[in-house]
Amino acid sequence: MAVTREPQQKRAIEKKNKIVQAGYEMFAQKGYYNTNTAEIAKAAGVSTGIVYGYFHDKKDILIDVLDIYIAHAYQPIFDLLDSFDLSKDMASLIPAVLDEAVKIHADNAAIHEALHSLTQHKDVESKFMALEEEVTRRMTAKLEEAGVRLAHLNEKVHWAMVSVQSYAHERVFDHHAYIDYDVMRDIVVGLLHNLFGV
Amino acid sequence: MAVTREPQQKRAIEKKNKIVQAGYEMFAQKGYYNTNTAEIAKAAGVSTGIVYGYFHDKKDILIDVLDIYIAHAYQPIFDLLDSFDLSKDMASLIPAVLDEAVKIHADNAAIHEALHSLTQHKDVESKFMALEEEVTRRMTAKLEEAGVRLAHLNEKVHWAMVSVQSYAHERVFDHHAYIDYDVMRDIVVGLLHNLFGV
Amino acid sequence: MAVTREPQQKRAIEKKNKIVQAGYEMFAQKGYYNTNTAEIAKAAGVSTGIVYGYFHDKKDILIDVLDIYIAHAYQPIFDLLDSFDLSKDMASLIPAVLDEAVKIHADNAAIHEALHSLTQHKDVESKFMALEEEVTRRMTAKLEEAGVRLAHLNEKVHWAMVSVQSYAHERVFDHHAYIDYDVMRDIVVGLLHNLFGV
Amino acid sequence: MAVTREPQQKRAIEKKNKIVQAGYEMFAQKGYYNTNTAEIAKAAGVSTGIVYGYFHDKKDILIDVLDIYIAHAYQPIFDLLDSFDLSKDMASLIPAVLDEAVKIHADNAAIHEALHSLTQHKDVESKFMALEEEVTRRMTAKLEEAGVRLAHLNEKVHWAMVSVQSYAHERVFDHHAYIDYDVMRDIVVGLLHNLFGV
DNA sequence: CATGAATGAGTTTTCATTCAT
DNA sequence: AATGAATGAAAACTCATTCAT
Repeated sequence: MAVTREPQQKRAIEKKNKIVQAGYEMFAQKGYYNTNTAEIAKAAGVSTGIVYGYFHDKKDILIDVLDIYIAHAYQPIFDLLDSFDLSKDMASLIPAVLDEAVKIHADNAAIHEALHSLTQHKDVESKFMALEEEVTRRMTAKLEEAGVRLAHLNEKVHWAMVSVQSYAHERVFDHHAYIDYDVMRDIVVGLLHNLFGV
Repeated sequence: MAVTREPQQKRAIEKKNKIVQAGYEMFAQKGYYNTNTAEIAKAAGVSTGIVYGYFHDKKDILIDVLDIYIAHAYQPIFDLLDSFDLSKDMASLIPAVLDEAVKIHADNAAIHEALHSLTQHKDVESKFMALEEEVTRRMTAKLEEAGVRLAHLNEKVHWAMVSVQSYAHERVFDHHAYIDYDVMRDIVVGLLHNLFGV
Repeated sequence: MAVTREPQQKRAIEKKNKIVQAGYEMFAQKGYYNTNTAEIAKAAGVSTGIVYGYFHDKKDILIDVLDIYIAHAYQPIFDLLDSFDLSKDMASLIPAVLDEAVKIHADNAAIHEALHSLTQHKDVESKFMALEEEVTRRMTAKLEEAGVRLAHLNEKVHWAMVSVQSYAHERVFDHHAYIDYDVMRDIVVGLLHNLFGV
Repeated sequence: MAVTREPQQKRAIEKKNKIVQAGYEMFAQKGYYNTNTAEIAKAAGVSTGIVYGYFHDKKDILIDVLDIYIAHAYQPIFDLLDSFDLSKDMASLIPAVLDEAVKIHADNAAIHEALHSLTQHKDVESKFMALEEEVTRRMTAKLEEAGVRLAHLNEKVHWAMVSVQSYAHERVFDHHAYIDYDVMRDIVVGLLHNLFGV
């Protein structure tokens, strides 16, 4: 049975990263099922064999791609939350998060779709679930810290998060001719302000 | 090259329907890429060969499954809209739609995921886009017919639709321990009432 | 998951037989591990794919090859036992069996080696074990039927069987220059006659 | 091409021995074809690369394993023969050899099978052939030295050796419910005593 | 029209052997 | 000498699609 190397050396880590990066790009371009390991290897500039030195199987690459995606996609939101001074300017948090989410979504659109399409795989689904919980938890803590005392804060924050994701998704993917997306942005901001009584 | 017959005979139509139905069930269970044509044929009680008498290729089955899904999932919403007497009771429309959406989603959850995961295929994406436009268009017409005169009605209705979908999805799929989904429902209803000034 | 066809039609049975036969020949020639499924398919004049229509995996071919071998190799011994009239001429049974065993062994030498080398696989081992029991059982029954009443008949018969196998193997495989195999035959016959008091 | 060094240094010899020992154990456990060189290296506590500093290829390890096995398995028999005083007690030699063979077989059962399964390789086959000749030769010499004068002594001794091997194999590997192996031992001893007129 | 056996290119995965360090 | 990462050819197995009956 193949033993997956957990690379200690810098070179090896870099190579593993190259494979994950290549997987990231290929999955984003063509989806998980339309990408084969040979393509990933080629895109990473390595042999097919070594892929199995770093990853147990193809799904294992997916998991690492997912982790990278999560880091890419959610860290900026976490950073924004951490750095935001709610005491001064609570009202501008929501549009800031919204705009940041759109930016992130635009940068990660393809892979986002590719990964979300795999929630039938329990590994993938649970990562996304955990992530949503983390976002809600952090946001709730931030608000409570800022003195916000609202009934059902968890549910409100969670819904705000869902709204932000939905909005970003719509804005990046759908281009309905009859929609003015800047108007939609204002509508969403208005609703969320209403939600938090800002 | 196989010539796809557009079957005139009742028997043939029934057979085609059985295949689509089988595809529907298998895709819902295991996803498009993890279902093979032999399985579909077997589930439909037909030979593998005849599948290609009715469909050009595997993707072609998917398209028909998608159409069925759309009929299943959206017709009830359309019917609700058509039958609703807005002049009498505008406030109850939103919770009615919300609850109907959850019901539909619960019935079609697996296939919904399976199909949404395929929006990388242009065929699939454009069908979903068209559908959203249709919902927004009908809803907007309904509201205007009932005398609603709101700025940016299209955007508001579209966002309402997105919210309904998101809510249904959350309710059916995610089971975060820290969320009371009845509370979330009331929050969403409140926001949408606010949106339409009800 | 692939479903192994259990062929009903004559043509299919013939094809399955061709594959097993090809497996038989290839395993005999080059051993199990040095034969790949593509080679078997080619030798059988079929595609690689259809092999997996008839067999679950490569090991599954081996099992069928084993069954054929057993039929080839043991049926003549069983037939000999069944037809032999012990009441008339008990002494000649042993040399008859010995000579028959050598003939069979010569005909099946390569595959015999190839198969015996796989007794680490439980499937293979248990088939051989069962077969030995069958031989001992039949032989013992035959002797008792002929009025032989010896202490420890089972052990004696079993040992006789082992001796026959060993002798046949030596005769067919080993060609030690210092051994006169006809002399060795007489020695073995003598011992076995002694064993059964003939 | 790798140049196989014949290591002069003690350390190198020890390392080579460790590899062979690891090969011995792995082959015994899982067979030659189911053991890969990385496993052997790991079990030996060396790098995969250095294996090819000591051995030309994987088969080369097998040859050395075979030599070790032979030393383990046959030296005790040779020692027994050398030390046995035939003039005093000829009758007890046979059971002594038999019991020793069983003991050896029990200790080396797995590797014995693993190696015997490779007699398709000419290297392996010829080693086993040579070994059998050596055993027969030594035994015959011993007997002649003790004044035994029997017709066809070579064939008798060879057959005795075969019998001993078969008995040990049966006793160690096969566990037929209907066989009492102590009874079988007595039967074999009886036959061999008969063979040599003891 | 219908069957289901057959095809064969394509996919994942393994592993003996080499090579840069 | 030693390491262990890297190679890439080869193996097992899958499956959309075709075709003989």
